Parts: sequence; structure tokens; C-alpha cells
Amino acid sequence: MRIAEASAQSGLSIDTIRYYEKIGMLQPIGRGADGQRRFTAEDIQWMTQLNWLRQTGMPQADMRAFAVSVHSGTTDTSERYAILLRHRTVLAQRRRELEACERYLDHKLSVYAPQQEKTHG
Amino acid sequence: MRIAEASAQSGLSIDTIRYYEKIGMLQPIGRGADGQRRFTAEDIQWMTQLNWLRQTGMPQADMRAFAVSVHSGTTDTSERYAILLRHRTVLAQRRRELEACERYLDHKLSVYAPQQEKTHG
DNA sequence: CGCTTGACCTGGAGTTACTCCAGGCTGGTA
DNA sequence: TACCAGCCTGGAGTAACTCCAGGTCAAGCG
Repeated sequence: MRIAEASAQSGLSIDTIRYYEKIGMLQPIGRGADGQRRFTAEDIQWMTQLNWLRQTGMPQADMRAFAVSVHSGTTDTSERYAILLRHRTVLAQRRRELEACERYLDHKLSVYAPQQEKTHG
Repeated sequence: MRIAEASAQSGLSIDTIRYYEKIGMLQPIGRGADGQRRFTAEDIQWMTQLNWLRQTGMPQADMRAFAVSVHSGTTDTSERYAILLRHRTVLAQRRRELEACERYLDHKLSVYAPQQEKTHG
């Protein structure tokens, strides 16, 4: 499939896909006779996975280390495991922050509410 | 108090504080006879609040709109309310994404686990 | 066949939100 | 007097995209 559909399916923007290929986050994508990229189902799967990590703010350096490890074809998954585990911890921390901020906002909003609450019910 | 302590108390880095003042996110901070910034408790309170919003990814444009509204001294809080409410919605959405990614990571980690679990039990 | 349109290409500039750095001033201390 | 920490400014650098100009190619139309 071509880049537009690849973008729709993976969730990465067209520009981001080209950018990721440029910096080596994706292995070189195959090209058709016309010189345009042709994505395989495997490419899409990998890009979708990257999108998950990216959306939750994994630094590119970590994503690249992960990518390199996967593409190296090594059976030693300890590095990938470590990267994911670290990110898992970061996410848990971030979720706590986020929840705290939600409570803070709810408090703030309730303070402002009296002037807004015509629709409050 | 001076900038180092202001940074420690608000959670904003020294550079970020100066940057925020430069772009108008903070009202001009008072200066001592030596030309250095002196922060009041009110400054700190405001900076701490900004740090909450910032840490959860509110765009600077929104933060500035919020700041301008607060500093304008207007009693009409509808804009602030709208900004906070919007951010509240974004956070809820982000938390759902984050939780989904946590589940995804847990799944991934469990797949890698068999090769790593010497220290698991 | 020539023309236009749309999807794609590349290299490079622009954006956001900081972060770091060089070079310089000041107040207190040995 | 010399030195140092802590502060100052303007400006360059960074991360992670995002946008843009200018160009190619295949398909459809008259």
C-alpha cells in the first residue's frame, strides 16, 4: 500500500513516516517502479507500534534503540524488555501526575463554577 | 526570594522562569537594587500553577491566554473557565490513551518475560 | 497526442517549548 | 585585592516534528 493509506492505518502522519524513515526509525521502505514507497503489512504493524510508544511520549532516542534492537534480528530481547519496562514506569508516574492535575483542575473549575453554572444542573 | 529558590519552590527551571517572563507568561518580576529578580509569594503561587498546567502538556498559547486573562484583573472568568475545561477534557482523553498504552506494554512485557524472568518471582 | 490533476518525491526552512552557553556584573569573603 | 557564587542578557542549540517549494510520474480527458 502507499503512504496515504499507511498513514491512515498506522496513525503516523505522512510527514512523520518520511521523517522516521530518514532518521532510521523505520528500515528503508520498499519502492515501486515509480520510486514511490510501498508499505507491507509488517511495516504497518511496526509503525502502529511506534505510534503507541510515541503517543505516550517515549523519547526518540529510546524508540530508536528499540527499533535498532528489533531490526538487528537478535534473539536477545533484554534491551527491548528494559526499554519497555522503563517506559512502563514512566507512564505509571505520568498517570499519577495527570490524575493529580485532573483533581486540581476539578477544584479550580468548581471555584470558577458559581459564575458559570447556569448549565450546571 | 531570588530565582534559585523560586525555581525550587515552583518546580519551573531557572531558564524556564526567565523564558516565561520574556514571553509575557509572567508579569515583569520585581528587581532588587542589584538588578536581580525578587519573587513574591504571589509570583510563586502563580508559577506553581503554571507548572501544573505545563506538566500536563497545556499548549503555551492556552497558558498565555489564561495568564493574560488572570493578569488583566477582569472579573469575567468565562475565558479561564473555558480554557481549564478544555484542558480537563484533553487530560481525560490523554489518560485513556495512557491507560491503553499501559495495557499494551504489559502485554508486550509478558511476551518478552519468559526470557527475562529469572528475577521475576 | 498534449494537457491537467492528484498523489507522491526531496531538501530544507519553520515551529514549539524549552535548554544551554558565552561573556559580563555584583556582593561577600579570605 | 583577588576570587567566587549567583545572577544577568542575548543568542545559539535541541527535540520532534510540520510545512513548503519545486519537481516527477501515471491516469484520465478531449
